[in-house]
Amino acid sequence: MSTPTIYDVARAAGVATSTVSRAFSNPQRVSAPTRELVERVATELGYEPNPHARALTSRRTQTIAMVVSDITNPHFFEIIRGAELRAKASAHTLVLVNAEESPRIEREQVNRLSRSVDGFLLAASRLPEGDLAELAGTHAVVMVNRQVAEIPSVVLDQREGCRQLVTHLSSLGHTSLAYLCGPRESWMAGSRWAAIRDAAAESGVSAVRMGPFTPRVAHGAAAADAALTTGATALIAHNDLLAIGVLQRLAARSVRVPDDISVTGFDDIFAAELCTPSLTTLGGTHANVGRAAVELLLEAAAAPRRSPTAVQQLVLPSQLILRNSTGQARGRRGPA
Amino acid sequence: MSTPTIYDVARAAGVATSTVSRAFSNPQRVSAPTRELVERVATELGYEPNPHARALTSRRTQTIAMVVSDITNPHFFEIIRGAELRAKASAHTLVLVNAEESPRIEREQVNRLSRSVDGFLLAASRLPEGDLAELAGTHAVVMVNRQVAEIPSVVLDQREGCRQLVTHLSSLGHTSLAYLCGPRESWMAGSRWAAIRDAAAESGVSAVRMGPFTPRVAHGAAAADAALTTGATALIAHNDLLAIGVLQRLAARSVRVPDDISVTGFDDIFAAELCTPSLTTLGGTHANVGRAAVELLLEAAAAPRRSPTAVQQLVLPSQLILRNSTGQARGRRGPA
DNA sequence: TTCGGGACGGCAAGCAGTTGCCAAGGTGTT
DNA sequence: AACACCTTGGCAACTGCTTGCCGTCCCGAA
Repeated sequence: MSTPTIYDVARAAGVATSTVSRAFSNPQRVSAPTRELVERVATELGYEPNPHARALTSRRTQTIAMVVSDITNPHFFEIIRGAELRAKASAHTLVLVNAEESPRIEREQVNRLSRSVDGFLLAASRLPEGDLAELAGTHAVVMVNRQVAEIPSVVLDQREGCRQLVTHLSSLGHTSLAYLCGPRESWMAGSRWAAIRDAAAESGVSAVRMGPFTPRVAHGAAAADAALTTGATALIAHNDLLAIGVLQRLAARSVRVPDDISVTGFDDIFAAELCTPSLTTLGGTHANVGRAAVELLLEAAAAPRRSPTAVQQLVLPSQLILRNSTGQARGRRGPA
Repeated sequence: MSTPTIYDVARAAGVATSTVSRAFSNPQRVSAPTRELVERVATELGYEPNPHARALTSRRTQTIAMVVSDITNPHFFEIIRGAELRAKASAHTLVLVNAEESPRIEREQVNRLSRSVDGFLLAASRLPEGDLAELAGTHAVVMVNRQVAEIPSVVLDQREGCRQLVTHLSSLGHTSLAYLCGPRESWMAGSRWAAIRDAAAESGVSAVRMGPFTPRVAHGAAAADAALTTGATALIAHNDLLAIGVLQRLAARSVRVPDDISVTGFDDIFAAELCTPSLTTLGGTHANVGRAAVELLLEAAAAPRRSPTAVQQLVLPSQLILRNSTGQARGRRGPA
């Protein structure tokens, strides 16, 4: 009556339950004719394996959790999309959890799910490295937008991207940059600043760091005000949300962009193209980041614990998207 | 050695496993002293119940699935956020799945998960009513952005919202509206058109429906071109994405918005405020929609099947957000 | 013809909980 | 004092599937 089990299938097909089980989860262990028989009977009966019963003994759940540091950030949205698609392609289920920018919540969520998923995708994790190492010891873990020794990861190339960004600004005549820094716990924030600093030194321009700022539109005002005090002619915001907030504040203060000051962001979110002026930003194919991260995770989950294969730290190309928020430095305008 | 089970806890506490089990999942069935003893021993041992074992017999998974018709639409993002938050508050896990605008994929995904979740949130479901009724017969289901008889749902008030929208346009002197319709399978598209048609009749303005169009930015061009042939002076796009595409196309064709033509959208996505001109749109607190939907689902899942409580069809208020994409009808400009 | 070995299928013991049923003990009533 | 009844904890069957181990059977080689 209710949903059929392997027992029903086994009886109907005249084989043992173990054969039915193997036909599904280990097909090459069963001869082709038997397998086909089982499959046919199963579809006739409308049999679907019970994922919980399966997980109970096999400890494989076909589920992966994606922990996002802040689900309100549209940037992650693209990554989630890519991850969901890839997970589905491998018949895996994606569980979405929000860490709300809090290491404590992040840890809680991970603990809560630790029994029910095959592995974790940690996007922009705010967890300290010690916690991550511990977690990676017991679970398959892939970091997204953060690199940690000994843990596989996928990031967009910040070093090269920031170099391009700084070079772009420098070639427009800017000699003084300000980086409006993201949260203290953000690995990206540190990584970007280091890359910007180095690239600035290389290009012979000065760079200062302001912040940290919460990377949301609402905090752009504070960031803009702080940046204006530095006298920098080009502002590199930690992400597009912050940059958009900066643009809004600058407009409110009648500072013209890019005439008086140039502004850039990171991520190339959908809105970056639409805001006024449209935002020069360092983008990349975020959906690919999500996809690649799932692939790494599936590999890690399949491999025997701590397999000899090197830990993969994927660095996907980023791309500088030039739009209208960057221009010639003040005083370098017109046919120089 | 490995993770402790109720057996370990039971032995350490000197009680039966059933007592441990009850202490966790049915606390009032156990006397306070015993419960405290069990809890203390459990925390000492670091015991965590295994969700799969629990699900296997109890058939409760503490997990809900959210099926989204098109995960690339930022509008859903807000709903997902609200849902995730609410689910977490009740210690439930949110599984995210994408139906890719395909009824077939939607059905597949639902089937795949039917054993592993307590219920489904179907956002803008493209499934025919028959399928939905069947699904609702076996699972807890809550519709989001769609109403179906006998199934609980949460929607934003389209009827009143569309009336406000049409009134707004009519009061600006527009007498001829075009609705750029969403996908054929979209309940919202039908519902909006009906509301617009009625409101237009009431206000004595004409309204035509064009489309269907895929509600993405890229399809705005086709929609805009089609709309221009109608001579309508106000365009109501099925959602903000389409509206933004329309704006872009109109700009490319040197049609001024709102001077020559007014454009509105639905959803009030983040980008609606930032595009040029900023978009008049019918919004609402989408996060609340997600939250309310989860609440309804938790109720439905907790209630004994087909309980006598009436099926709740929640209609949350929508709100008209006036921005710069709507203005006086052509020829009605200046001090009339 | 015999024998080693691989392929295949079956047995049964888990996996980690839940829950219906029962019995013991305590309380209140008559 | 006897009896009914409620509370509490334990027993054990069950959930649905996986998997280590074993026994056949069949094939080719000696």
